[in-house]
Amino acid sequence: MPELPEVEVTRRSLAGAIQGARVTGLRLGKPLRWPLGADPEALLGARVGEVQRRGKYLWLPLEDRGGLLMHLGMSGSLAFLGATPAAGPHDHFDLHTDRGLLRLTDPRRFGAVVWGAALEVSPVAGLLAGLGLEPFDERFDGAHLHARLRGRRVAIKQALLAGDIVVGAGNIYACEALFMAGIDPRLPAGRLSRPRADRLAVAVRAVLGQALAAGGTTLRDFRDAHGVAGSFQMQAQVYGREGQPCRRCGAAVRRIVQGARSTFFCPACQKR
DNA sequence: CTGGGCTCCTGTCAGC
DNA sequence: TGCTGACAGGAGCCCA
Repeated sequence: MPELPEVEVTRRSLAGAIQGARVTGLRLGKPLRWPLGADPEALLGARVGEVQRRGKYLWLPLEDRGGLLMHLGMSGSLAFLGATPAAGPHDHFDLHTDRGLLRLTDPRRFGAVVWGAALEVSPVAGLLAGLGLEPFDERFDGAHLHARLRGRRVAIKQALLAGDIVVGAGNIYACEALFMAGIDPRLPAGRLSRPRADRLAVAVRAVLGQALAAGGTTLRDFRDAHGVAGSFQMQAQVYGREGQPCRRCGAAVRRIVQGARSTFFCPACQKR
């Protein structure tokens, strides 16, 4: 579910509510992607700092006790709750604080909560190593994109998804950005011209910005930390619209498979 | 270094 | 109604 906009919407909705809270308890459900890597007892009493985001990861600093790196995987969401409802079958991590309960719900359990002494130290540093630029970083532009795509033979869609050039665009937004830029998702990445790289960089930013403004995309169950759903799915141009008319030209939107993921595009608007 | 395939896990939905 | 297979917002890891 969660691509950069959803993770950032989660961060924004959570940060103010939890900052300054003290950890009073911790409950682990079924195993997530990786073990926590810390003794829950050792985190009691720690004060929560300002929640940060890097790519699709969230970093919850625990002053003097390192912090927690969280990832929502494919089906995860975080809720900050005033009360303490009984844990459901998919609630696999609870961080109790004196201001409320931070709960990770994640049916597929591809998500993770990993303790680390600091962002710059293993294992957190290792997980963040190799991530591309943040899309809203001023260094991310057509020149950067073009340079990093040089020599790559994978399809441009897969190069965007890989996240080692620019982070944040997952399956929905990679499709949408390529549509906005008028680029065929099958184009070999290294063959993207410089002018088109400029357009793609702009499109990636624009799509992620629009999604952020819409509160993210709620296909099924995404909610921010206070339970609010996103609405970007209402303005998606191609994602999930196989067979329906392109909103720009009317041609039927196509669905293909790239790297075992669905890609949606308009065969008329998007060129090689 | 690059690319491709596999893997983790559960829920939902279409089709028979 | 029940079963089966495809598919779902991610990304680390291994091997060629």
